[in-house]
Amino acid sequence: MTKEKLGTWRIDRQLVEDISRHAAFGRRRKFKKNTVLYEQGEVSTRFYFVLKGLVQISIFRADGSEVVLELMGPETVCGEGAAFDGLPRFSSAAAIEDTEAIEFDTAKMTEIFRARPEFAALLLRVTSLKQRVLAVRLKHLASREPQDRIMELLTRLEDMFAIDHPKGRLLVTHLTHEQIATMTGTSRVTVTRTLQRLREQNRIDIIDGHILLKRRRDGG
Amino acid sequence: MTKEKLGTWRIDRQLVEDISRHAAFGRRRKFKKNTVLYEQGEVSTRFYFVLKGLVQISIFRADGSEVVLELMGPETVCGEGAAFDGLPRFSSAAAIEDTEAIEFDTAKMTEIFRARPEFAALLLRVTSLKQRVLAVRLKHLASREPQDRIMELLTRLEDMFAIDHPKGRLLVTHLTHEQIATMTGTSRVTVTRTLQRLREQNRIDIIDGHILLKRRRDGG
DNA sequence: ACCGTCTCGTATCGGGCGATACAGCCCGGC
DNA sequence: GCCGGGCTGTATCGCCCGATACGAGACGGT
Repeated sequence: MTKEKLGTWRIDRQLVEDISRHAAFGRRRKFKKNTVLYEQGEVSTRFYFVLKGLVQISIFRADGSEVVLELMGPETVCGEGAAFDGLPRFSSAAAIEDTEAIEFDTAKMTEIFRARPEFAALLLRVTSLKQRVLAVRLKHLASREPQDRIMELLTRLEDMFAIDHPKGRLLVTHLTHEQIATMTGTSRVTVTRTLQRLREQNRIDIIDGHILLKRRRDGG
Repeated sequence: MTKEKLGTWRIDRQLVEDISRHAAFGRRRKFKKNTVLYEQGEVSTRFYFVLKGLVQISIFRADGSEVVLELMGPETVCGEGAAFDGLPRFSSAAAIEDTEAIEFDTAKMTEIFRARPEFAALLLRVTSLKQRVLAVRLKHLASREPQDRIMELLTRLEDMFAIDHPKGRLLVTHLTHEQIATMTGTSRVTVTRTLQRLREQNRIDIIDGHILLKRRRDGG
């Protein structure tokens, strides 16, 4: 099984092609591992279309603790939220692998939209998809049950990164219990406990360190 | 003190004017109290700019429980998330007061954007603001502490709806403990307990049923 | 005045999560 | 082989939240 690191986000192929077609409106940039694309609190009109590498999006809470929102792999857009509303960044983005991205600037967007109105519609689709994922995450984080919180992450990863397997769907992405904990707002120990419980309930299985979501009998 | 019901969302005056200026691209509609604007799961390309009344946005979980996302009062936009990405609605919207709104349809948006590119930039600002609020809520819901969850709601309401008061900022919006509970993913009893605790900590006060956020000494 | 409804305050109890600690395991380095 | 670090599996304990129940107070209808 590959040790390649993967993100927690993917958009459909058509959308990727459509965005790539407008790459000329931005400029290509490289970010070395452990450098910052943007930082929570700063004001900026730039956003990014990741081509290679891996970018961790996180929010730091007042007490300094970190909530990891996403790991953005190739062919994903990030930073557009704060770039368009003009307010300080609500999240930070750091390259956790050597990364290449196209950097867009919203400053001249109205002009671009006049020439290429379909680019505006495209960006609206991207922000709407993000809004959707945030809303769905919120739905599950509203629950205090660790099982809800963790299963939401797993099913989302299933939608984006799972491959078929005789017994269900195998998550290609590998996350440590620690990472799952910071993404679901629980403790590392609880993640371990909850995954154990899910195994006992026969809902998941662990194969070579990867999580297998078992086929449910109730359709789907 | 007025008993008028208010929402949990507001956008700045300039943005409201800019949207109003494009009202001709939509059509005016009325919704009686307790009717539905749209429902979770349906596919639709319509979104709304509320003029009068109050619309409750909620997500229903698999077990039937309801998470209230927002109460959208006049001069707010709702439904644009699912209207632009074309996927089934992730939330439901119901008028909880007699409501008037302008209904837009995304189907012909690319054409409109060609003629009025600034309208596209406007909508991107609106969706980005929503993304921001969702992300901030997520940051706080990631915590399991009821106090974090509830204070996030209160400070957000402060930003949008508070009036100055000698001792701090008074929230004009009145929410029952039950409503706060469904918006923060806690129980009604815990909301009561937590608000009590916040009073003991001298961070809030209750004046005629309205919450007063006391001025903090640590600046700000 | 009487009642029903809604809301808020508060009590009891059980359960499960977080904090903490420690052991076993894998793997890479030398 | 030996060591060390990162990850996972468990154990113990304290605490606090959710479920549940009940009472007090406000308000409106008749």
